[in-house]
Amino acid sequence: MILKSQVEWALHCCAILAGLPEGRYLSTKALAEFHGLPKEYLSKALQSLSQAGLVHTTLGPSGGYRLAKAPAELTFLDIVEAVEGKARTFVCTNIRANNPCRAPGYCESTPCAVARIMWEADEAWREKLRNVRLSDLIEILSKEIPADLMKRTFGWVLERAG
Amino acid sequence: MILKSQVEWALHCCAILAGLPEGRYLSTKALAEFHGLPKEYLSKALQSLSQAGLVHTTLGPSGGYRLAKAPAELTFLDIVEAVEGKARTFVCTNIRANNPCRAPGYCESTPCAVARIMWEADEAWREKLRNVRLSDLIEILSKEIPADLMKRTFGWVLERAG
DNA sequence: CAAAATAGGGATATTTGTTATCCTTAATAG
DNA sequence: CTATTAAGGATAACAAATATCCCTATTTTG
Repeated sequence: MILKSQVEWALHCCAILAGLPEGRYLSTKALAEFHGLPKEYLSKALQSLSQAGLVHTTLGPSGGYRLAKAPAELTFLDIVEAVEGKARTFVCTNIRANNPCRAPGYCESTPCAVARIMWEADEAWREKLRNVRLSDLIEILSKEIPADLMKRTFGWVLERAG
Repeated sequence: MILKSQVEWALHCCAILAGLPEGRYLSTKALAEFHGLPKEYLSKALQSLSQAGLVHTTLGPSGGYRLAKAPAELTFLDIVEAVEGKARTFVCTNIRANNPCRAPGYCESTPCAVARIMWEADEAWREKLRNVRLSDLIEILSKEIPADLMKRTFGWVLERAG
């Protein structure tokens, strides 16, 4: 059970977009080049972010992506779910219904207890991601990344931002 | 990102094995028939439980599986990890290293901040599963399942237990 | 001792999901 | 008008999950 690589890509792209000045856009091409990713396929991840309303886009030269909300209003869960989907990791196929001893018309009222427990763990995972904002990541990165690398990166992005 | 169906199967099989009297064994054939599952493939899940030391096996007619520990000593995490593996859901491919602005020999000391956050969510999921014991599930089921169905099921299993 | 049933495990399909590429269309800036 | 962009459909390559088959060693039972 492994998350799509697009989840990693989307998170890093959002971190870059968070550093973009108001009103500027960054293209798929620039984001792909920066991260060393296949442009066409990265585009699918960015489309997912767009469909989820997390980023705003414009067409044409100087077009691309910018965040649709402030980094403090964007959670990790928003980004992860936009790309990976909102489905639970545990799928209950209700195999208890195959019990040969159950009465013919027996119909279970509550979801399977096994599923309920597994879904609680899923929810704990989501809750953790819901409580991390993109702004939290930016704050961590600004402390960890050397100032000169930060500055050069910022310059690299601005050169390509439309 | 969906867990293997074998995880569901293993959890339900352990619940059945938990009701087995001391020293008795239940075969793959019986477990597969009870749950309506493909015998050969279910066998792979049970082999995983065996390799993880969660169940004990014997060969020959009247052979099969029993729990290797008391239900109170078996957690959901034990069972899930035995079948699904212990790998994290988020795989960090360190795409930050592709940043064209970074110094040639620049080597990051700490794991990527994005990965650290995602791994914390993974750990929250594990922690939740670690805190649910198989005995907790049995307790819930004993309350939810009608007494007559429980009795018939118990009889069905005992008829086939070696 | 012989026969039947079992777990274990290797080999191999089959199916599904992920990853990736290509191409067309509509919009937009210069 | 031209170049560039996002969006999205079609399709291919690849990997993982699901499933089946078959052989072996072991053990109970008759």
